[in-house]
Formats: sequence, C-alpha cells, structure tokens
Amino acid sequence: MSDEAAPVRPSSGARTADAIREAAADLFYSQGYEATSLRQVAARVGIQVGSIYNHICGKQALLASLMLSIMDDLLSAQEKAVAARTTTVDRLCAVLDCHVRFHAERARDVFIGNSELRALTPADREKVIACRDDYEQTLRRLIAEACEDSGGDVLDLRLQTFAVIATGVHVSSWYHAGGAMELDEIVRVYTAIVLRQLGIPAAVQHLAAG
Amino acid sequence: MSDEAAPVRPSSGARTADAIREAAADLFYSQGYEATSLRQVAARVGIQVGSIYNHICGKQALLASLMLSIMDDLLSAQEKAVAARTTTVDRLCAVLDCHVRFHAERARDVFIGNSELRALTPADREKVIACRDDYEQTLRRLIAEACEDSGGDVLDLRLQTFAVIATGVHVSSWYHAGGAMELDEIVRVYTAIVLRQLGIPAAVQHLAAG
Amino acid sequence: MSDEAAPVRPSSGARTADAIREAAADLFYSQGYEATSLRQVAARVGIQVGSIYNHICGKQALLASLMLSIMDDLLSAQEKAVAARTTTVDRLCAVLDCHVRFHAERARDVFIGNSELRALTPADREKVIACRDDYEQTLRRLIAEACEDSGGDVLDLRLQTFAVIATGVHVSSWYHAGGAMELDEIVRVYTAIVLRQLGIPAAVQHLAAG
Amino acid sequence: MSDEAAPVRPSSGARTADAIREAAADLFYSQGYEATSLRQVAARVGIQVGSIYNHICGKQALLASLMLSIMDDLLSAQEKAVAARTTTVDRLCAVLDCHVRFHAERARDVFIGNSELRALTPADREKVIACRDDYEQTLRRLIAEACEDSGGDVLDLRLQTFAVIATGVHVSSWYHAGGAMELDEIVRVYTAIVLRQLGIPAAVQHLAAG
DNA sequence: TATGAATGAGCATTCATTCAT
DNA sequence: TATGAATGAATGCTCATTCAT
Repeated sequence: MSDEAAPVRPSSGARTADAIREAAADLFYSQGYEATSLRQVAARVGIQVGSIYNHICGKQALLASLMLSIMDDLLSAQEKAVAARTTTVDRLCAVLDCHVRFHAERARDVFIGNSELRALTPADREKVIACRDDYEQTLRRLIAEACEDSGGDVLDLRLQTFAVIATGVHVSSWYHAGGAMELDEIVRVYTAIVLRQLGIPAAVQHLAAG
Repeated sequence: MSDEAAPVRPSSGARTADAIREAAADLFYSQGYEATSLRQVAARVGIQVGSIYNHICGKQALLASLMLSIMDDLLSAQEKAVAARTTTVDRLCAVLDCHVRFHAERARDVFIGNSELRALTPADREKVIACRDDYEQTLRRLIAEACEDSGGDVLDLRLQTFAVIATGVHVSSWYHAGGAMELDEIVRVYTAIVLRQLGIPAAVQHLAAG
Repeated sequence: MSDEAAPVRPSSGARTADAIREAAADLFYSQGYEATSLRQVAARVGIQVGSIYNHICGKQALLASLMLSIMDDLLSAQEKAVAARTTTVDRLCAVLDCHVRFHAERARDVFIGNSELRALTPADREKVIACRDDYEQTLRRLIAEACEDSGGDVLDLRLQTFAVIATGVHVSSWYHAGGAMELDEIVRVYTAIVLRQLGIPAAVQHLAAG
Repeated sequence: MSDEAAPVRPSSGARTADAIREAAADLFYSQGYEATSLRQVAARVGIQVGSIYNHICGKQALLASLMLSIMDDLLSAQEKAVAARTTTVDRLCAVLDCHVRFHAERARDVFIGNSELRALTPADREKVIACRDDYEQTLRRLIAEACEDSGGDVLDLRLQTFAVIATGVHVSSWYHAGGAMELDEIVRVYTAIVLRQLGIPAAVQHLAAG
C-alpha cells in the first residue's frame, strides 16, 4: 500500500540495475562473457559505459552475481519440489519435473550457469560449484531412495545420476515455447525414460503419476 | 633406434604448425577461445606472435580448422563403428561404444567442438553444425532400426536420441584416465542404461554383447 | 582581459577534438597519412592513443573529415570571390586572387587535399573529387566567359584551365610568409601571366584592376 | 650475334631485379611508398619476400634507386633537347616539348619522383632535390635567354619558371594515350600558352616552329 | 638464387575502469 | 545518477629484415 504510493517510477535506480542484469544475461548468453563488452551492455540499457559503475562493481562481479542468482533459483526450485511430496518415488518425479521445466524455461540462465564457470574468480567459482554439487547430491539421494523403495535397479548411481542430469540439461539447448513438443509432453517422456533407465517398474510409475 | 636416424628437424614447418594447433586446443579448452590470445599460444609454442602467421591465416581460421578436424574425426570414428558390425543392435552398440570412448578420450577436443560454436564465422558454423547433424542423424536412424528389430519401445525418437547423446557427451566432463571408473566399465553401464531406456529386452543385449 | 574571464576549460572535449585535427593535419602534411601513426597524433596532443577514439571514429574517418573540411573551405572561398564582383573579368580576377591566396596561406591543408586522395575510402574519395570538379568547373566557366567578354583568345579551354590551376597550386609548394616575395606581389604577377596566357588584352586588365 | 647465342633467359637475375623495380614503381604509384609492402612487390613478381633481398638492399634503397633513375632520365632528356637546337627560342621550345612529353609518357615515374620525396633518407632526398634544381635552373636560364633574344617580357623569372613547370607537370595527372587530346596537340597548345605567358611575340613563335 | 620460417617492433583498435563535472 | 573524457594495458595482425637450408 505505502509501496504503491511511491513515485510511478519507483527507484529508477533498481530498475536500471535490473535492466543491466537482464541485458548482460542476454549478451552473455548469445556471445559469451568474454566476447561481451560493458559498452554493449550499456548501449542495450540506453546509458553510457561509465554509468554502469553506479550499479555494478565490475564485469566480474556482474557475472558472479548473475550466476549465483541463477544457482539460487535452481536450488530453491528443487527444494520446493522435494518438499511438496511424500513418497520417495513421488519426490523423484517432482524433482525430475522441476529439472526439465527449469532448464527448458530458463534456458538462457542455465546456459550461462554451465558455460561461464571458467570466467569466474576461483572464489566465486567454488561457490557456484558448491551449489551445483548440492543440486546433484539431492538428485542422487532421491534416485537411490526411490529405487530402493520401488524395486528399481541401479547399475551405477553416479553415472546414472549424471545421465539424468545431462538429459534434462540438454533440453535447454533445443526447447522453445511453441516448438514441436509441448513442455508437459517433454516432461512426461523424460520422466518415463529416466524411470525405465533406473529399472523402476512401470506399475510403480503409474501409481506415482496417478 | 631407426627412429633417431630420421632427420633431426623433419619439416620444422609442419611441426610448428602442429604445435600451434595443440597449444591452441589446450588453451581454448581451459580458457575459451575469446579469453585466449595468440600471444599465449605463441608463448606456449616458444615462438613470437608474428611467427604464428607463417602457419595460420588468423585466429578465426585456426579455430575453424580445429573444430572441423575434430568433427571429421568424430564422424570417421562413427562411420568405422557402423561399418564393423552387421545386425542393427550390434551396430547401435558399436556406435554407443564409439560415442562414449570418443567423448572420454578426447574430452578436450569435444568440449571445444561443443562450446565454441558461437565464436565461428556463420559460414564455418554452418559447416560444423552440418557435421553434428549428420552424426545425430546416424545415431537416430540406428536407434530406430535397432528398436524395430529387437522389440524395443521408443517413446519419442528425437528426445531419446538427444538423451543418448547428452549422456555420452557428459562423460567428457568428468572422465579421466586412471579415475574411479575404468572406461570399459563406463561403456558397459552406459550401453546398458541406453538399451534399458529404449526398452530393448535384456536378452537381446546379451546376445549382442556375446 | 574579458577573454581571460572565460571558463578555463570551455568544452575540453571540443578543444581536444580540434587539437587532434590540427596535430593530424600537421603530421599528415609532413610525413603523409600512411607514415603517421595515431600514437604520434596523440602524443602531440598530449593524450594516450586510446583517448583519441573519444573524438574520432578511426584514422580513415579522421582523414576523410579533414579533407572534406578543406574542400569545403576552398569551395566557400571561391563562392565568396565569385559573388563579390559583377563583370566576368572582375570575377575571374577575384577567383584567381582567391585561388593563389588560399593555396599560399593554407599550403598545408591544400597539400593534404591533393596528395592523400589515394588513402581515402572509395566513397570518400568520390566526395572529395566531386568538390574538386566543382571547383574546376567554376573556374573553367569563368575563364570562358571572361575571354568571351574581353576579347580573350582561348586555345584549349580545358588545358588552359588546368594551367591556371596548376600554376596557383604550385605556389603552395614554395610560398611562405616573410619569404622573398610578398603575397600581394605574387597575386599580381600570377594574375598578369594568367590573363596574358588567355590572350586578354592588357587594357582590360588595367580596367579590371582599377 | 654472340649475344644471341647466350641462354634464352639471359641473366634471369637482372630480369628479376628489373621486374622488382617495375612492380615497385607500379605499386608506389598506385598506393604510395608507405602503403606498399615488399610482400606485395614480391607477389607481383612471383617470388617470396625473402628472395627480394637477393636483388635489393632494402625498401628505402629500392625507392632511392628508383627515384634517382627517374631523375637521371629526366635530366638526360632535357640535355638532349637543349643540345639539339641552336637559337635560344628553339632551345626553349625543345625543352618545353621534352618537358611535356616526358611528363605525359612517364606519368607514373614522374609522379613517384614528385610525391615520395618525404620517404627518402635525407641524404637521398638531397641528391634528388639537386637533380630537380638542376632541371629547374636549366629551364630558367633558357627562359631568360629566349626572352632576351626574342623581345619577350618577363614579369618575374622565378614565378614564371614555376608556372611553366607546374603546367607541364600537371599534364601527367590527366594525359593518357588514346585520350581526348593527342600528345602533339597538347605540346602545341602548351608551348603556345607558355610563349604567350612570357610575352614572346607570335611572329617569333612561328619562326621557331618553322 | 629462392624459400620458408623466424624476429621484434609497430599499428589501429578495443576494453575495463576511473573520475571530475 | 549520468556523462564524457581519460587511462593503460592488451589484442589481432602486418611488416621489413634476417638467415639456414
């Protein structure tokens, strides 16, 4: 309420900062971090290069902040998915659903998160990698638990977890809204092949889906 | 012995050219194309920047030539794998084996091939993408044929082909010789989960393996 | 006095830009465009090379802008000379006066304008040549008209126009203020030999001068 | 006879050297000395850059030798013209004829001689300038003598000598064989306007021409 | 003589960053 | 906050020249 009483352009500063982050993300996605100059970012926002430093601390920091935000969002989404269900198979399915949807819907961000690790400061890189490991560990644990509970057959937990992740991440490279395949359908097929791959019986799958 | 009888500097030119390509590949892999300067490449080879131009036409051309070589090798390996077998399931397994081995053993090159597409000239990019499509098409066709011949059950051919590729490519991000898992073992597990994912009965698998 | 009351750095930007153009003109004159580096220009202005790009778009554009300015000034001077008189012989004399004075007083600029055409972009070269043609055409027309009106005797209009131009342009190669010959005297002799060359009777000349 | 018995490609060395000089002259003419690389020269000759140093001492020396040759030819031509006639007016006309023809027919060389002085070593520049002064002095003396002998009227010897030279040199900027005006005609008009400019009576002109 | 490789200096241009206004 | 000017370092690339073969 008091919020809406504020001037129509509430904190143009924050708006500019957001615009910078958006523009940077777009450019980092399409050209890469190294190939993107702050001049390009500024131009897209409609300001001069120098002005950018009123909103960010530097190019490095901009990338780091961007990547950490993305990892944060990814982890939050996963946590929410885990929390929503009760059985282990249900939980796994929810996390798979979340995995694909996040990678499909935020392909740009996810791509940056995966491809610009090299460009980070060692310190920042460690932080991002910690998030990524966290994400992987959760998925791995869920896979193990779901298999145990449902008669699945894990051949190699690490490799199979990687397979699940890689398959979902790959969706970000080709999915686009309005494309040949609906996202719901993608999630359905993806879940099915993951469960198959884990040897979880079809019967259980239908129960989970039901 | 007979080796050392060879001329001390057998075509110093070709040797330098190769050294440049090797150094460039190493640096492109660890820092990215944009973040790598020709001065770094030259330094690693032990020559001056200018001298590099006796062997390459420019940075762009160096990358393009590198990527096209890699794609060439990849396609050749796949072709050889296809040619060596007779039944469709056998062929699929050979191609899966080749896929994983190539990505594990030439992780550096494969990484460059996947991550520096952006840095290419549109013309060169098209060429590389054409190779990549070719590679995918072969795998897709083999999957379809193998499933048909062996009672497999494809849910979505495109998505599942992508899953097979992504899973194999991912190996390149963690495998290293002497690591926790032998390459043979990786291939074994990978093949198993792919066939499972495609619904190809275990019985057929063992026949193929035998 | 009132001068010094003005702000110490009135638009430092414009001033730097002018200084760059002046320095560039000096160096292009004494060394030629190709032999002049932007580093030299910057050094003469007292800034770093990179800073130059806050004021110009590139070396090419700097030359083009310089040359177009010079041609502009030359054409303007000629136009003013033509406009100031009424009879054709008077007009011709005014234009000859302008021709010699401009070439004597702005020898540096005129030299650049004549000698660096090669260094221009085809597009810019065309523009400069169009100015030059314009200048020549005006002079040629005036010569024809003046001869007709005053009993002159043109042997070959084109060749004689060229002779008039070349003779005046040549002054720029040896005149310097305070030299052996006053500029007024140079103009007087030059005009006389041009009129003689055109066969315009001495009587008319004195009338025109009167 | 014994000459023709020599191998078909007599002294390929001298030939290559000449080819280098020709190629260099062409390129210096069209692009300027500074903008021309020895690589371009070599390419035009059909050899590699390094090989060029078997024939020349360096880029500077190549230019100097080229310019001195040209000045030599120019002076020789003038000397021959002077020697061929007896009366002063005849001599002047012969020298004017030679001046225009040389500048028309060897426009490329004359252009180099005039425009690349800057690029020479001070020592070489002095030599070329000495030739040029020599050439001018001869013409100046001839003008003075011819005017004295034929009732001409010199207003300013130096300026008028310059005018004569500049007019002739200018021909090199537009003449080309097969163009709108025959060279003989150009020489005729040029001579006429020069004599007019010097106030030498037409009667004498016809005598000289006859 | 010709070659191909190497050198070291130089060039136009770009960039992240700083700072007075 | 925004600007425009400046910095200093770096980059891809070219060049005249050298030299072993």
